[in-house]
Amino acid sequence: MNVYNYIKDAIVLGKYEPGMRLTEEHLANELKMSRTPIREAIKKLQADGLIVPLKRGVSVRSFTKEDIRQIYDLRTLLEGYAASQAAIHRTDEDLEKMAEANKLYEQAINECVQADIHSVKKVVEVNQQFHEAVVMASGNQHIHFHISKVVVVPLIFRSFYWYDRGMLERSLEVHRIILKAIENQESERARIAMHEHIYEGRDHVLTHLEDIKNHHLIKEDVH
Amino acid sequence: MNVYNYIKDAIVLGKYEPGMRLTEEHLANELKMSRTPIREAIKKLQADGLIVPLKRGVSVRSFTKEDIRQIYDLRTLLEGYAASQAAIHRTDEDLEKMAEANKLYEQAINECVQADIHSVKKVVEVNQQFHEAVVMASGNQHIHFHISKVVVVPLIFRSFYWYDRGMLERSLEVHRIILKAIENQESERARIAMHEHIYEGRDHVLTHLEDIKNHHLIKEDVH
DNA sequence: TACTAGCAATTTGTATACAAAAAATCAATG
DNA sequence: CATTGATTTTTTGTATACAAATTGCTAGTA
Repeated sequence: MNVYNYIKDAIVLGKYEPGMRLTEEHLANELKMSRTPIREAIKKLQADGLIVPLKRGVSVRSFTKEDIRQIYDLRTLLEGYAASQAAIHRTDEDLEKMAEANKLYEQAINECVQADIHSVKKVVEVNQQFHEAVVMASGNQHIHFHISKVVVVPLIFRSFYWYDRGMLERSLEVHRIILKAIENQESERARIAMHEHIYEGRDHVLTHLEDIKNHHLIKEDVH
Repeated sequence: MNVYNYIKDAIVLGKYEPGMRLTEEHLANELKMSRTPIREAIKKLQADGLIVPLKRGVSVRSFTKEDIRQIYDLRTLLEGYAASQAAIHRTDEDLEKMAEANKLYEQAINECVQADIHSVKKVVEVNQQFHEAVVMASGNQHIHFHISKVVVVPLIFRSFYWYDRGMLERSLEVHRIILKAIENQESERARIAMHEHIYEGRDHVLTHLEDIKNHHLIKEDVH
């Protein structure tokens, strides 16, 4: 599981840019292991749809604008449904977990300094924690399985480099609305709120696509 | 890909019952290969959620009634959405493919003799072809990726052993309704029709769960 | 008989070697 | 100079060997 997570994190953190060719031996040298465990991780990453086989080696998959739209449509559908089901099935324990995650989220936002990549990462992490708590509260294990695969893709774009204070506060407010709806068992309201919330995420990624591309170029210059 | 499909088919066809312990070496002997390609296939099957790791070896995952419900909820959501999107984005070529698949479906139903397992398999296969055509017409590649993982699970229950003529004809009729809605670009109607259609599939599996269990017992006696 | 220590057997994890396939290089010829 | 064919190199696919871990078994002791 270690190799898999290492490569996955490396992809999300932009160590391997899309299009870059990765061979098993290259990765084996980098991780100082033999090819066998590397192969396993690569096959799993392929099953996730994160990397694609090349004629020779593999490459981080490059997603188009249309991919982003489709993936967010899917995520909207799945997480919206999860929220509506959470409103029906949530236990007191579920509510506590969501509230706790959201409290941490508020904290992280207040401590978030845009320049400090660590504090931004913290925000991303705790945000995910809230979303995960909602999905778990839905009681549908299988939906969780699929959402977890959908969620990682947008991270590749690292749109969190362009978070601003107003946006984060608004996001926190929406979390509160979702939480309230789930607490009050207003299933349809929870669904719609989650829906909107995720579409905002999509807009953020799409509006910053150019910035993201430039950022990658700058990073390449530095190395 | 061959090893993966072999084991997957074996699971779907009930060669390995849930709970049965499978070791890499056992499978390697069965397929007359070394463990290396077997390992790969096993890891992929695990990623699909079809088999679960044991302390020693792996086992075909055993799904509970609740799992079936959850999986069908998920499939309903995804395929319903796919149908609604198909109604919006469908091209003439898409329509042709769906109509063609449905024609084959009608043929297969008419040729279907309950006792002949081959003709029943044909019905299952062509039915899948229609559903796949709808998903493709939605234009969302990513949703296709996830549906393909969801679709295989119910096959493990082999509820098609209990298909009857009335049910198949009704199913064909619903396909026609879905197709018509997509053709007329009635997005919401397509979604609802697909929704209902899949829920009927769920009912069929759930009402025959006991028969299925007995069938397995009989098969074990025979061997 | 019941319990435990230690040994044997099973099974997975990792490394490595070699075969096969695919691509790149290079040379020869028109 | 271009094109083609052969050779070399790179890279993956598969087999196998061995290490590590885990289970089960057996024998010995109380």
